[in-house]
Amino acid sequence: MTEETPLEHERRLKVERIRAEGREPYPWSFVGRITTDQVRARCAGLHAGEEAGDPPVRVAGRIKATRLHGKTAFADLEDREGSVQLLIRADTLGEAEFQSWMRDLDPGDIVGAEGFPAVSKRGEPSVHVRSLALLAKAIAPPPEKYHGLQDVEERLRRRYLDLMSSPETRQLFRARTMLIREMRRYLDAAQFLEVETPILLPVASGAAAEPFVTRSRYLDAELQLRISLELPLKRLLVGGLERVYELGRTFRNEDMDTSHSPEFTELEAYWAYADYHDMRRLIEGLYGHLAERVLELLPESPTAQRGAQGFTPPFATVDFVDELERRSGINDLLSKTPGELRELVRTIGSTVPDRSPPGVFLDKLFEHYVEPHLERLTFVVDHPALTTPLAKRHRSKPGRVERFEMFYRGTELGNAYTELNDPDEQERRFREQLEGQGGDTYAYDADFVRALRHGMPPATGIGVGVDRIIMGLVGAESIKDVLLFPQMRSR
RNA sequence: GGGCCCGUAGCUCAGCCCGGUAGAGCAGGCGGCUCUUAACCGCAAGAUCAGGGGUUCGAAUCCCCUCGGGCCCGCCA
Repeated sequence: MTEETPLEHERRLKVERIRAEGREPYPWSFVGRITTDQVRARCAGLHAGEEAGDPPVRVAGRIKATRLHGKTAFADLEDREGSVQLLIRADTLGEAEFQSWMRDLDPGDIVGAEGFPAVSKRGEPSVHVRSLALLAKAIAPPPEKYHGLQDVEERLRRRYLDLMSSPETRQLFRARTMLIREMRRYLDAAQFLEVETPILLPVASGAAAEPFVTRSRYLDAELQLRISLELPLKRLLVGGLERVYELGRTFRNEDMDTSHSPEFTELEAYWAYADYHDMRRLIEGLYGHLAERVLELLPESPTAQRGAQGFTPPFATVDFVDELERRSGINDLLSKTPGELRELVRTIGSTVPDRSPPGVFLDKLFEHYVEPHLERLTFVVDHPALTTPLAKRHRSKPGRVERFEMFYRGTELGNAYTELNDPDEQERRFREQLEGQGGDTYAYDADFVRALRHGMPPATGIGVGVDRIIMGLVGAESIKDVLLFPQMRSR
């Protein structure tokens, strides 16, 4: 129990007073309300000082500010659609009730009001209140009415305060939801089936990452939280579902920074009888679509304008090996031995466990020489086979796989390939991963190999970091800015 | 893990450099005002200065440690 501040004490006294007057400070409902934008619409035809007649309107929301002016008072009431002014007069409400309300009403209180649409003498759309109802008394005060909540830490830890004081924050999270809904609609329209696969697994696989570990009492066994959606979804292709996607939370037990959250939302889609060229067309269509939507959702945000531009096709394309060789000045990368690659990684000051799978060295070099330069949205294509154990070998470039990764402003947004469906090849690649012992590897999934033996149609698949897509579209600088309740150290 | 920056009243900030015992605005209290909109005017109140230790006659201020946050780097896809 936290200690009561003097301010909270005053407000508790008000609650007691309200109860003593026989009123309920936390009633059950307020029926028949319309939203503040509808009230404003009702005020549209009125001149300053004019008031509409019957029927009265009912509005409900949070009190943002009060301006007491003797026997007239004004209060700004905010709901999900905006705000409207309440015009409260002693002669309309009754002297005693007016005095009682003026004594007990505070910013932050949730109230319902009934009255007539009116425009004040100064031209402000208002509700001329004939009765007021307290719907929830606020004991603790809202953030400062003009500056809002500025402290970054408080905004993240106590998102409710950020939301109640910042229309921009509310708009941003509304936009996030609408954009994710748009992703679903786009894939649904393309005949993809949304599915749900397990979050708790005996062994998390499908990516190289440290999993969170938990325990099942019933099974008396350790379980891991998924680190990717890939392998269950491909099993569904084996089962004949042909076009599937999942949009859900994925977990990686690693550090947090401006582009990594330990739990993040991932979208993965798998498409039978199509290859990575088809997937690229699909994803470009989706991005173009999202770019249009974000402009409608956040028309006043300059960062969203920039985001929309960034996500509008056409996009740049670079070949993984060509670009790495060009940027680094290193030739014949694919003919280097693992030892030589390790030395090259050392020269750039990156410390990777010596016995990592050799693909890790190539990734490191790419991260160092190329990624920081990928400002505009860029497709990086045809990676070395060593880096990618779940993709199919390239049909014409030896030593490569059919893969593309997307980068925007220096961070990876997503990753797609023509899927490997040869069960024996898959088994071999898993084993190669196991030979590298330092660092993370793709966990061997024997049942997945067994599934492939039953025949998976040729297919393409993609995984994208949804939070990062949202960041890019709205122009957020940190992943925490697009997560309602980001992970924080407890204090 | 390393570097830099930040933490003062419920909220927004000043004071820190150059040590002298904390100052304002909002919100809240009391009083005034029948058209205000960051309403206004007057009065009074509100602070273990993130926590701990040190230096000093004296620490919000200087030094060290710890906690929390931000940014950069490293690590990690």
